[in-house]
Amino acid sequence: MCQWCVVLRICGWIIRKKVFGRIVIIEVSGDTSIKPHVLVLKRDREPELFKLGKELDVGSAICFEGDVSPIQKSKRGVEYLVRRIDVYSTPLDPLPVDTIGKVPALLDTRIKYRYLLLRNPVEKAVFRIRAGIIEAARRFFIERGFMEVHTPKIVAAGAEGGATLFPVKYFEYNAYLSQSPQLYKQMLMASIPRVFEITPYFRAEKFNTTRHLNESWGIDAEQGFIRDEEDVMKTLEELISYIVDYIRRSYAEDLEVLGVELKPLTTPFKRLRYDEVIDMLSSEGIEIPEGEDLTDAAEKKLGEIMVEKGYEIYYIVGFPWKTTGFYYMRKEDGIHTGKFDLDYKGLEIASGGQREHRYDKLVEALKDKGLNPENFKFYLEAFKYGMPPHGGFGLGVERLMMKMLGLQNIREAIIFVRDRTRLTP
RNA sequence: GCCGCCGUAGUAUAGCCCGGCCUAGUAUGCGGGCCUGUCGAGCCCGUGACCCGGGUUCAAAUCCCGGCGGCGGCGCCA
Repeated sequence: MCQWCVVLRICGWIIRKKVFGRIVIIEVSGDTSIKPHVLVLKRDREPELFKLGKELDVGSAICFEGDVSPIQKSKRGVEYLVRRIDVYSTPLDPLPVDTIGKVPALLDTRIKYRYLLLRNPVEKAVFRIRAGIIEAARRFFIERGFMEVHTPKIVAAGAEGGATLFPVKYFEYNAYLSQSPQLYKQMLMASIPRVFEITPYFRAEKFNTTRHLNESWGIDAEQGFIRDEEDVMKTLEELISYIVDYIRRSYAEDLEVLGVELKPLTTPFKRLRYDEVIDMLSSEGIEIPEGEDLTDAAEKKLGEIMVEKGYEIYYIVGFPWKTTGFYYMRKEDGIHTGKFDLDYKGLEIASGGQREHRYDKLVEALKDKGLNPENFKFYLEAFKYGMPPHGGFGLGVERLMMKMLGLQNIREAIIFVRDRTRLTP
């Protein structure tokens, strides 16, 4: 054999096997490469391995040692001359799903067996890109002087309403799973001018739609000493175009196997005023009641109009106070706020804005929203000692993925799904 | 919380509307044979399913009722 070659040891799972009389061809997938490793075992050249390979089942977990073969006939991946195969585990039953993508599986089945389907490099591509998005976001923030923080996921009552929170028992206290790091990252504005967090959101809404999860992930940021929400919007649009660029550059092969043509995004993104949006929708026959938030149908319609005009991604700014959380800063007219949404192809993927940083105004805002300031004492306290003007945003990871990759269901964007009825796997 | 659609081998589906031609078809998988470097290999043989319970009927995969499960729409989603 090729005695000067470097012997490689490669591990993974057999995803396909073909036997032809004197030759066995085995495809192994395991590491992050898109193409499988192709093991060619010949009866006349390596009789022992040939015999072993013939009996190995698809799905087995193996490692092999060998060299890249001088003969490369396979159209699927790199061929190896194999010297040794270690078999660690063979399937007890044939695999319940097809891991090479020949036979389709329904969404429910796909979710149940995702951990197996991911042996297919094509299936893996979506989640490799997900990892790439997170990686890009981290790089972006670090380059810009944001510090990564971790805020509690078990929180006390009163983070607004409570009906949409999951209750948890916390010794003798009532606690909830965090819906958003919102209040905590704001509190940090008292000492760290730029923070970000990559975090799960837990939401107890009983929805069953293609764009909602009960456990989803967000990329959250907050920055202090801003002039107004425009500073935050600038950060967000730069983040998103950075992510898109990064994925286009570093995950081109994954995009290709998914058949996705990801267009670069140019900044700044288009800004639409809320009032302007209401008028646009009205002329399309969709009436939004005075001062109400946009419905999903309205967002979708707006998305169509905007895509037609050449804007895939755009901000909606100046939401009326009536539609927003208590913590958004009110404009001088007393009606509009510094809250914005970011919509990508008709889906809200992020929202944020300038927050109210003045203690008195914040207490007033809580009362205005019918909330008891007593319940927000720990939060309000942080506004007493030199809180700078600040703002931030939360960006939904799965929603961003849906629009970047053209996924039809948000459940395709997360490996293990938590939705209305799914608690396992 | 309200509404709609769906539930057939391991997987994906046909059949259901219009009950009997269903001993439930097809693809893929799995077992075997032929072929022997395939490229979603090919050909042949075998294997395996009507979600559960009740009802209507001479006869139910098919019609009706209930349950369970899935998918989606609305509400809701700071």
